[in-house]
Amino acid sequence: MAEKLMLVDGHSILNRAFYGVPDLTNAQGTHTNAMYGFINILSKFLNEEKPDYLTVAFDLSAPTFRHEVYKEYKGTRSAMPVELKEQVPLMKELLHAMNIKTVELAGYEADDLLGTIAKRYAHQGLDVRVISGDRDLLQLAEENLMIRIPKTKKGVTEVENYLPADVEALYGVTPLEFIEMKALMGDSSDNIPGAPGVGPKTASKLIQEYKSVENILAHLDELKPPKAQKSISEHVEQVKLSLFLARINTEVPIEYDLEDARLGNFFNDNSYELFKRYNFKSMLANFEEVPEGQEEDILSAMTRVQDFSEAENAFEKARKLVSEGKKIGFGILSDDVCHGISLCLGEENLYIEATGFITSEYLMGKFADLAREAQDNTIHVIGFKSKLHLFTKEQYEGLHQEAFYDTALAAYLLNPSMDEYTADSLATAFLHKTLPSRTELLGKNVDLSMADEDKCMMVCGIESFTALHAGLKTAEELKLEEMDDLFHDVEMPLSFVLFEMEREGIQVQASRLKEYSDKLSVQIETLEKKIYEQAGEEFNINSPKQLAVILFEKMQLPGGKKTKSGYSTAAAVLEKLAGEYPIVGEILEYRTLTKLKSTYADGLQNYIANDGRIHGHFNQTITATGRISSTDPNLQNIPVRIALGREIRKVFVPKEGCIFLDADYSQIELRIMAHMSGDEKLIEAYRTSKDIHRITASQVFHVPFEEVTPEQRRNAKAVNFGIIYGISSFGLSQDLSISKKEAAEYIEKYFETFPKVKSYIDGLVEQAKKNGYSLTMFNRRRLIPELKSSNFMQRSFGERVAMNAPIQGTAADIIKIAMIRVNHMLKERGLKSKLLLQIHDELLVETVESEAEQVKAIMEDAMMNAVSLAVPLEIDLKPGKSWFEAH
DNA sequence: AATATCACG
DNA sequence: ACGTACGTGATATTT
Repeated sequence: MAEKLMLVDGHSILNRAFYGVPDLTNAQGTHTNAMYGFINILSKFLNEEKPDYLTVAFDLSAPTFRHEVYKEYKGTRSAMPVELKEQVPLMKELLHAMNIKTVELAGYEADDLLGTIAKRYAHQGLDVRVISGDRDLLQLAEENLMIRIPKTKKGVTEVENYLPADVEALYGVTPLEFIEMKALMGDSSDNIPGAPGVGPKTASKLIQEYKSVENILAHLDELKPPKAQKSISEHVEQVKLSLFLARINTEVPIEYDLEDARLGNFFNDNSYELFKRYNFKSMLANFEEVPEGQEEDILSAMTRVQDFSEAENAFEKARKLVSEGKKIGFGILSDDVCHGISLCLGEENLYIEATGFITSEYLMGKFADLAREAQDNTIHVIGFKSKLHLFTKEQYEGLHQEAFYDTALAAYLLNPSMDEYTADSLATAFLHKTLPSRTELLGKNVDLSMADEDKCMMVCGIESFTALHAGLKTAEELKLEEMDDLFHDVEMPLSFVLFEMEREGIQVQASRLKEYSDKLSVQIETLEKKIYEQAGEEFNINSPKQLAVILFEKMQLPGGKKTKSGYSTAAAVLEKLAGEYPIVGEILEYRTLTKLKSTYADGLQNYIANDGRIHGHFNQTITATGRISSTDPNLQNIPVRIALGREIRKVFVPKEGCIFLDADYSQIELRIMAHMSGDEKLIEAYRTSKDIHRITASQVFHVPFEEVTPEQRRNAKAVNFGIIYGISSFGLSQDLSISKKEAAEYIEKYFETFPKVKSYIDGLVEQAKKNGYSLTMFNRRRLIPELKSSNFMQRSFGERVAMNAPIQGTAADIIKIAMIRVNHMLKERGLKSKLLLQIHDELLVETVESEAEQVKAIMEDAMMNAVSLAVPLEIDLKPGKSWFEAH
């Protein structure tokens, strides 16, 4: 079999990737989307083709000869966006790191280089593949020289393959004649003028008849469509030039040694470094081992402690440091128990292994002792909440919480948009150091008791090292940005509150959940039958693809194409059809029921622990706005809007002797906006009324409060939400099913009524553009790089984010403060009641019945007085014997 | 692993 | 003219 050479048109693929992949940036703010897309496309072709040789060709930024000539005609191509431009040299660097041959030559375009190399080796009998983003290269096609063009159609990549026969099938001309054809019809994307008014059809016909431009010019008198005859006759010189421009130079004097292009090792130390820097995680999976020397460096920087008395010494050394206010880094390797801890004590990084007399319990006990004697902010940790369960209850209660400084939480405040706050990513972001991740060293789902000792030591040591050093860095920055208070008074204390909520869990009645599930099963089965009957066949209703075929093809219902893979069957689409077609209504109902069953009725059962309670996780470093998120399971999206779904809440019950007290803020975000905008009329309105939407309608539409119609209230409500989300007339018109114009009128009316709201949100965008980030009332920041994007969509998104983040984020700040206050007040008064859940603007407390009055007062005080605003912070507080009753 | 859908604030 | 509301997470299906 012939050897295979794969050639890639670098700029063209990079360009495709740039426009096909949404904007991505790494921790340093470098745009990486085009490189990411390029690497993905490249690996796809490599896997498919398995070539022996590979070369990527680039244009040099210096003007090429063909362009020089062209410039006289029409000026240069439109400038490349800076976000793409900056990735070009980085892409080349990355290819070199991957040992991939690149070529470029002053005075020649990538096309010419590709053409020259492709022809040369095709003629020597190699199998050649040329990968490009556009069709300029079709003229090169030969039997053993295939042009492959990846196309992203609505997110799905399809590849068009061109051998000579394919070119002929498409254009009716041979690849070489395709050049002639292009000279006639031109190509605006490639800056080839051609003869105006001559399109592909005419050009193809003419070339089929006359074979070449030369021949056509020799027979100008007899050319058939008079229009073409006229145009070509009048543009002879331009057509000749076009022919010159269209022809790829296949005889470039380039020094190219095929052996240099032989596939080398893509995955080596250099490329590892870059993949890590750019956050190309899927690429890192290709590395079997962390680069050689690095492991040794890490290991040699550490000291292993296995001896009991040495362990005692280590803790004593650490104790001395932290009691004097010196900072240390702490790392821990654990699952249910502690397998080892590391102490980064300045120069020294000790790993104390849980072995022999050094038991898990001993380590945690010693650490708890250490933490008791430590001064504030001396023990740097990473993601500490997830490790607190390793302490006994007594150890935990005895901790001096202020001793800890969680580097992950600090980093989250400095930039809440990172994908993770693990030791290795913090090292990359704050120390510019490339370190292996836990997964790279130990793999997924590893049994720690069986794991390699050195690897364990490295994982743990990297954590203590990064906790300390990245921590010092973040502390400086927090101070500089005036985020100290938010960190020390909110995020740090909150992490302990969240831990306690997780530890407490919430009781769920498994048997009732099961009954609910069975009830749903019966209804689902009935619906299934009805649907199959109307469809005339059985199919998987859960498959949007199959469903679309049934509805829009077999049954011919009207429905527009919407998604990349075809018809959308989303609820918004189906609801419009439900009135007319009973099957659609039943499908919607089926969806509702199966959702309830799989996610909630059945899904939740898997999380009920032996104590009959669900202990979910509250994540503190996920959201870009400062909210917390809930996982395993998500307890922040338990159904409530629809009656049947709300039933689920009946299975969430307080333990024996307790009731639930549930309180939620009333329209907290709008009240925040009233406060922050300082709009007197809005503040006055919110001071006088509890019904925010009605009072808004009354003001905006100039009608007395009592005479506001339901429609007016609904419209006012939609506008209120729109303001919070970063208003746009389009968005509002969608929500209200009105025209964009009407929506714009509502918005205008609103801003006329509350002029300071307008200047406030304009100011938010302006500030964010100036600073590159938005701020909440408590100085929580969100970086908004999208504001600098050259892409309209991205930039508009950035603007909406700039309006929304300060409001949503301030609400998040406030309820966090309230949570800390509730927790603190409950403890201070020696009460047994416990905060269990937070649902963004709602708190649920499991309240000992005898404490109900005190807890109610605490919740009211903690929540309403968490912060003092220009408008009152109202809450709705209700008791209940289940979450259903209390909310 | 990506996509579509839908649950919540 | 561009094409959208802001923030999440879980499930089932498809690749």
